[in-house]
Amino acid sequence: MLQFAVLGLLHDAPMHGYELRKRLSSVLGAFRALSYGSLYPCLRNLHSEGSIVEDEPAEPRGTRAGELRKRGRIVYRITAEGKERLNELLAEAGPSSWEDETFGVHFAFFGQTDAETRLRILEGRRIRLEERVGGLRAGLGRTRERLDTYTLELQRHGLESVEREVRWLNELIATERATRRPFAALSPERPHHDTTRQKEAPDGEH
Amino acid sequence: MLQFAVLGLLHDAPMHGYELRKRLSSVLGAFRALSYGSLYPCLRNLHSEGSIVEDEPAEPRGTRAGELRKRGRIVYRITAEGKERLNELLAEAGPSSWEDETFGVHFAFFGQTDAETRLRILEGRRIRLEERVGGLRAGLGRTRERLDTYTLELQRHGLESVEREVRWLNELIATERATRRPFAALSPERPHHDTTRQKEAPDGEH
DNA sequence: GTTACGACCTATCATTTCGATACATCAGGC
DNA sequence: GCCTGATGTATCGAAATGATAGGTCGTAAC
Repeated sequence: MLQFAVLGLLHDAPMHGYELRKRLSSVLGAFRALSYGSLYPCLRNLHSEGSIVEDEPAEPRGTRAGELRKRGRIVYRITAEGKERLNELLAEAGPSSWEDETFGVHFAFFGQTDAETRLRILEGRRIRLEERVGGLRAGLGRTRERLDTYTLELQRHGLESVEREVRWLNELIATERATRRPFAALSPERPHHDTTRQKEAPDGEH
Repeated sequence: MLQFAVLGLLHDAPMHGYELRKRLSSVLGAFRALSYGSLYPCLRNLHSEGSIVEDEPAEPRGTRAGELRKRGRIVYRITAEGKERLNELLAEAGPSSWEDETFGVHFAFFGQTDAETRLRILEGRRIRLEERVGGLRAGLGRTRERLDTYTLELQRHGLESVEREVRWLNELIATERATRRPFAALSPERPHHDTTRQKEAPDGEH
């Protein structure tokens, strides 16, 4: 869901549409596109349902006197209702959360969720991908001789990509479990995968 | 383009919609979805523009006498116009050919193109991805400290995926160049592009 | 100074695509 | 006999896309 991403970004700082787009396509990288044709309608919806409001930043540096700007940047800020809505979206870790498009967004805002949800999503995603690996491997075995080189190479590469992502998920899950363990004096430093999680110490609000 | 994929598959053998979908999502694996909502309209378009025709397979085994089937499978076959159209699509290796969605389809049907086109598409794709790598790396360097662990990890993983695909492309390009070399007594027979299109083993089963 | 240019930023719209669903046939299990 | 799941064709509302238009601002060339 796109609302999710917008609320998640707006939770960190007020922003206008153009910047939202830049951040999002930077954060999600190759995962997701996000065109203006979906962003601005989404902002309109969120605004009309009260999850975000416009945010007039005093005198934004350069506005002469009472000079009213005709159509400048429109900075949005998240409201209390918006935070509530965001928490709903963060909490729901249904089967749709581990689909290709959705997972990236969920993951990008893992810092705002609790460890239970994180683990549930990571494991759901892993299962999803392992199913896919199974399907691909079966298909490869079945049709190996009947396909030309390029099709075969495409399938091989696709399979390898998915397997790699499974391995990535496994590392993440291991880390997640390790940092959740209450006992274990095993963590003065682990060579493995850093995990300097300052970020989650205070929480307090979010 | 979806027409491309349909024509490409139909060029190998006549098929009905359901099978087209299965093949395509098997061939393109995780790359592309292809829902019925786009497949059937596409078949209709191709049919009405004369690129494909229905293919009545005699008495398809199980039809009692004159028993007219209400709505069975509809097998399509590519026509001469369709092959022409397919060749146009195969030849055009414009900047759109190395976009994420399109590249997979093009690659899957590399066997039906010439070596020049293959190389042009592969190299275009590589350039495209290298640009992306540059952008991601720049973004990572710029924001390394300001991001939380998960966002960082997401970007890192995304970058690694793209870099891996660039390496894959490099191998393919190298192979392609090596097999294209005109000297080199390594080609008593050309493995290249066959064209014995007998539509081997006339279906038999679906 | 003023003009031009490129960046920043909001916005819309026709076309395409998805996801879900309806409906129908058929094979096999129990 | 009945039920379930695979096979198949087809459509529809709801979304997203890609292209594009248009407005503002800083700045550098002339």
